[in-house]
Amino acid sequence: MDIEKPWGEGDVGKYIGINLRQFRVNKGISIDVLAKQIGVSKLTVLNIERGEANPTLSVIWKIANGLKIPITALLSIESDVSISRKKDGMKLISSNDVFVAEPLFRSHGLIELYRGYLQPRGEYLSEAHQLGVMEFVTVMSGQLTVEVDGEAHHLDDYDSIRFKGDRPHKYANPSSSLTMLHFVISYNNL
Amino acid sequence: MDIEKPWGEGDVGKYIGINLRQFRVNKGISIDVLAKQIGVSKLTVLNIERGEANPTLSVIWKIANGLKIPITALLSIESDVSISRKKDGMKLISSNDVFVAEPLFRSHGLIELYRGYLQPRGEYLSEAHQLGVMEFVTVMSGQLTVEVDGEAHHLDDYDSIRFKGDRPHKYANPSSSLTMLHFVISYNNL
DNA sequence: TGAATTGGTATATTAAATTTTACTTTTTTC
DNA sequence: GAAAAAAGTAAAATTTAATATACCAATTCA
Repeated sequence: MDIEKPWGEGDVGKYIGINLRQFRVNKGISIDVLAKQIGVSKLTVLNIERGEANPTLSVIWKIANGLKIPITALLSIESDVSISRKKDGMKLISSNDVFVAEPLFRSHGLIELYRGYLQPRGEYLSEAHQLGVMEFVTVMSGQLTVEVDGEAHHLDDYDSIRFKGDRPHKYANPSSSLTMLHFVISYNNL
Repeated sequence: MDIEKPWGEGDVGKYIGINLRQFRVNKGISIDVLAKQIGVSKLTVLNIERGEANPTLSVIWKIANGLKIPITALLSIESDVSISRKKDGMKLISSNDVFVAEPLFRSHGLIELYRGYLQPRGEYLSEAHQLGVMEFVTVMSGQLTVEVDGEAHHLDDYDSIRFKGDRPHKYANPSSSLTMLHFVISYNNL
């Protein structure tokens, strides 16, 4: 009795299954126990774990809630270890771009990391990002002024700021030396 | 004709509704158009937006897919702007802890940011975190050696590393000066 | 003002998720 | 190797998500 999979390549159903099983086995409890614990039928859990199901939001919530994990933790995939090194002797000094951001990691479209360089006295205006984006900026060295919602915030080295990225915001380097930044863009937030 | 809400306080259904409407209105398209575009009935979209629905995973996927947003972006909430400053003249030097991590931001349990200090010649062994955790470490200043899965990786300043946090890993500062680190812990990944 | 669009309501129908029960097979454990 | 627990199968019953259609009120717009 094959089941129609309404979704395309992504196969969310398959992943939620893999993830759920991983979490459950990790906790060392059986399907039956989990099912009773969270108040759904054993068969439902079984089918979900096998990727042969199309669970309702309420069921998904019950599972996430019962396992005490964020609901979103059931819906993704990811890989292993990777390193991103600062390209030594980069075109930093050569570049006449005021602002440069080089991508470090991209994690399944949910989170992105960048390394940023802002020239002395440089300014950069960022358009509003997609709705639901949260931005985390950390000053690795130098100084930074962030202007968002009409307010300016000054940061020294090792300071961090967080703000909703779905509005225009401006970065400025008020100092006379290069500012090195660290960006985290998170797409999960609303 | 009131509808039973199977979930508790969390009210995921309400949030997915708010979020969906936000995305849709933001795109400037009507319910009917969206519905046809993604291949679900108008009434379904309407009910979801009003929080009076219990959509199936396939429908949730269709919506996220149709709007070209990560499926998880439909299921959360978040707030505004906040800054975390390095406490000047901290107990860094005074502290005889080899490793100190101070929390910067916590974003709805999905992502956490830390600032870390690792003393010269210091070593710190981190237990395996919860399953599905991805860790991003950036060297803001100094040097760092990360050992994960039996392999050691050496990082200089401004280098970054990413690895699955669900296994034990060791941080070491091979240099004779303080190492300043930046941690991102992401819980969405698997 | 009048037509068209949009959000929302009402109802009946269809498709399918979830439950229940019982039974089989595999794996674990003593 | 027998007992017990866990995973998986089968089928029928129940519940409910999703669709389809028509209709209403408010808003937009030409």
